[in-house]
Amino acid sequence: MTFRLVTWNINSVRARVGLLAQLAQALNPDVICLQEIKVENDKFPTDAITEIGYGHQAVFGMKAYHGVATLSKQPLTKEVRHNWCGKDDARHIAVTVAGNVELHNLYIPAGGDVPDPALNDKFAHKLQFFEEQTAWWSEQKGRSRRILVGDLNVAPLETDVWSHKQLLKVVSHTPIEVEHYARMEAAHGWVDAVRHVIPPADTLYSWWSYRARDWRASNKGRRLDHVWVTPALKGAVKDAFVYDEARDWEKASDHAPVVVDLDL
DNA sequence: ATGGTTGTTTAACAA
Repeated sequence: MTFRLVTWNINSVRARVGLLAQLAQALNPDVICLQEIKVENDKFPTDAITEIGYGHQAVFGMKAYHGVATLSKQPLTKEVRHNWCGKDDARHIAVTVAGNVELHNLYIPAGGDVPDPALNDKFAHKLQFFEEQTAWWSEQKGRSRRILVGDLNVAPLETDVWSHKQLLKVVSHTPIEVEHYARMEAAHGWVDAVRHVIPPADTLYSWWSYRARDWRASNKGRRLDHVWVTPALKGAVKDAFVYDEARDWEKASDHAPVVVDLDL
């Protein structure tokens, strides 16, 4: 069966339950992975999301910042909340979907403005997060069917940013971040499912700043949101796209949903 | 070179 997976940094789930319903209506995904839900667990809009059709919810939230949630039409099992860098800051939740596929939903630290770990604690945290993930994934054995999605806050390719040259010293596209991202990807043999479908030579973005007057006209985007699969699932990937229409919705998130269809 | 916007929570802070 075709399994449709969406990952979306929603930038506050309470501010955009209506847009979540719009997304469900337009794309009818089997599973939706949200980041930056910005709400603690007991204030999560469980009932409203159940009414939209997603009664199975794995939520890892905190007050005001970060937070991830995985929503499903079918039951989710084996929910695990992971903490990294000695913080309890709600950036990673794992579940099992479609019987035997382990799905990891991540929100990697943005990293602040100054791309120097000696001057900026947030950037140091981002690099440490990648290092801990890399070590952990290199030790994970035994399960061939895995998917990792989320706002990884790195645009790795030159075609993942509006100007490679102008963003070399901008957090999200600096060489040290791209190296950390690549090491984490290699640590578990991950395959970039979106670039498996859309050629790496094509420009592709999933985030456009709120600060542009006209985001589509200026088109100064970055591809920060990703879907990775293990090699065993590479052949199952049938389609992938960025649903940039959602960036035009009223009171939109600054991120667009990323969609991947798999034959599971 | 600078400033531009949004959400959460109430003057910043994070993105």
